[in-house]
Amino acid sequence: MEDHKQTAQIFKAFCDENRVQILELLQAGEKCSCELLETLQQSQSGLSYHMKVLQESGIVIGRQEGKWTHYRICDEGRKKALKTLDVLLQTATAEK
Amino acid sequence: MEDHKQTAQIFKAFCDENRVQILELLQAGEKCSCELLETLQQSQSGLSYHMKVLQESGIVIGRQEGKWTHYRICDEGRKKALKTLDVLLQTATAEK
DNA sequence: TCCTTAAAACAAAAATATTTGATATGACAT
DNA sequence: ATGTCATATCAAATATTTTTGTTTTAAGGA
Repeated sequence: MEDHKQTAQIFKAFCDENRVQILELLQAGEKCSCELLETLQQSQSGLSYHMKVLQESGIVIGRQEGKWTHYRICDEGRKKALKTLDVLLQTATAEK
Repeated sequence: MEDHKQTAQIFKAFCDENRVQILELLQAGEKCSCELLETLQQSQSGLSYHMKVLQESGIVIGRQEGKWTHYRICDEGRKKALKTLDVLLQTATAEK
């Protein structure tokens, strides 16, 4: 049961349209908050909130550099999410 | 932007622990509501609500048979979700 | 030190999602 | 037709998430 909660937590990252958009922006590579803010119609604190959710889901990592925080998609988290979804949707009759 | 909303909708299926558990139960194959209810601690209408979310995400299909509704993981939805996640988390430097 | 900038933290408001209990619908049996 | 069973729908209550505005923290630079 605790397991289900943890699985759900991973996918919190993807169930909000703002976060989906943020992830798309991060595909190109590391970006800092200010860069993300330029593109998104989000308040500073709103963005900060979504970045926290993304980090708690294990999908994104933040790297501090002086005043800036640079965010990127975390390869471990990415692999874990894909694997978890694959396992969750596995069925007896599933096609590859 | 409409695109992001649609993507988010797919993953609504997985961001709630009850639904994760339901999906696990469906891995074994088709089940009707009453079978699911036996295992889950959910009210009848609560289960019905979650099944609706799962169907709207395209992950589950319901098949009516007399009084019963049988639910199963939909192979198309499964493939689409996996593909969508793979694409969303693709990065320049991502490992396979 | 004082000022500015980037970002996190917080609290309150607003929006959404979930749960619950009651009622409605539709299929079947009597 | 009437009654029962399985499930959907609805409205209200509750809980959780998201947004907004404000304040705090921490890093530089003047």
